[in-house]
Amino acid sequence: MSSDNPKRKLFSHFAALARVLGNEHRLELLELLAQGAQPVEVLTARTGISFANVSQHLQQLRKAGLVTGGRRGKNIVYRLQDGPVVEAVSALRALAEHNMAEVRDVVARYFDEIDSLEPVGAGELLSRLESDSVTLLDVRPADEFRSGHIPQARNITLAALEGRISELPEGREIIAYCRGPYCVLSFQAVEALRARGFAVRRFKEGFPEWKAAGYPVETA
Amino acid sequence: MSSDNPKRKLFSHFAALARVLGNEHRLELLELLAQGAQPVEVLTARTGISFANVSQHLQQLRKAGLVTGGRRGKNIVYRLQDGPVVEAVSALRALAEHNMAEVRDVVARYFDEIDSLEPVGAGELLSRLESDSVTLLDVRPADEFRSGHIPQARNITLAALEGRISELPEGREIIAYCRGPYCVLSFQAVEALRARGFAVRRFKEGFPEWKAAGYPVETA
DNA sequence: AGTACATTCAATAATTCTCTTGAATGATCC
DNA sequence: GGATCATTCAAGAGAATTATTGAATGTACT
Repeated sequence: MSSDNPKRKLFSHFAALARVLGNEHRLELLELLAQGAQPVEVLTARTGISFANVSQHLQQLRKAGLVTGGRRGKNIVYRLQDGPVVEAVSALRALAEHNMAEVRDVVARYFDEIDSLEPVGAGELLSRLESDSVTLLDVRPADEFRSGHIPQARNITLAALEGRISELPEGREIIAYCRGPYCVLSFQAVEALRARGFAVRRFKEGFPEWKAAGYPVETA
Repeated sequence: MSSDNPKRKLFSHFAALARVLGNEHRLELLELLAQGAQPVEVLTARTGISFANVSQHLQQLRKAGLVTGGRRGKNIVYRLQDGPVVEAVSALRALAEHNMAEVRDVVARYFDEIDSLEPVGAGELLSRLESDSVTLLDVRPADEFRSGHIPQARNITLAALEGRISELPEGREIIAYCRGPYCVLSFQAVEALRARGFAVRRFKEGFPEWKAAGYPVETA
């Protein structure tokens, strides 16, 4: 009834946007791009999705205005478009965690089991950094670290962690972070470091959420 | 790579949830349910979608944990499940408005044209209500008003507005609101009242957003 | 108990989405 | 200028999604 033509049109656009978010590969691509711009090649390698398929997904993301692609040398580099992309995905995640029984199950069974300690929120992390009372560990790949990270963070890839463990000061709490709240890297880092007797907690979110919330970011 | 089994599983759930949001009819049903619980019958009438189809969409929403359905007398009444449903849809809308060119077009062409005045935000509305310096008009159907509205609001349906226009005090600003930011009812009310010389503005959002933000709500 | 009513279920056709394959484009490098 | 490389395009098979129809369920009313 009431033949709301323009509202209907808007809702259909909103739905189309939700469908763009409604694919696990595209969500993963968005997560990667939220760490920093990347050429298609790297996205292919890092996700394990086939080349042409990544390209097609990127195209859908671009058509929806979520990413932009530009040529840099031989590669076409995609980056997140300005706008509340991270926020929208976070809202989706929050809804899923709250309302979907299966999601609560996976989180409880898998993640809470590895790390039962309460993770550190952004506000607390910031004040701990300001008082210099904590060592912050970024376990993402080096290029993602380079294109943006939380100030004072040290970048030690998970693969390199075993070998460089002596670089970490003892007797000081370590906080580890990663791409997002369920990035497995930081969970594994926490597990590995705890086994060596370090006091480690995870940052509750990841770099993109930190940045989207307006906290300071360092590039180098 | 990195075979993130549990993260992949979560992402696939997030994507599934996004797909549930990725249908205009379901978005519309959610908007209606955000006004208050309704039996399938009313949802059918109010959306114009066929009966069986509404039922199937509701089932998908229920399976995703976004709504619950319970029998009340002869009817089965659906209501929004607890959780950040309104917030997620709002985030989706914000993203669409910011990043999708087509959405910006529709908004500019259609909505901004009818009402070029800056709408009133929630904070301002609250303080205007507290100082009793404004008449608040709820143009939704009576049953939606009854199951929850902004305090001090008067309910005059759009259809009844012409006939009851004398009830509105003159020389006092009117603020109209509705189901959500793009609910056409409030735009039409604004248009009709302005034609009669009233000073009218719209509330920027709708009742569900007001409620979800934690502002006071009246039921009667 | 039986009828009426609101809703769901089941089956189907039409449409859309996804991935794969192989060819096409377009920039770089020698 | 030709070879090479990264990416996109185009086509097609397979799967999922959607709306419609008509039957099935289960509660309420008399």
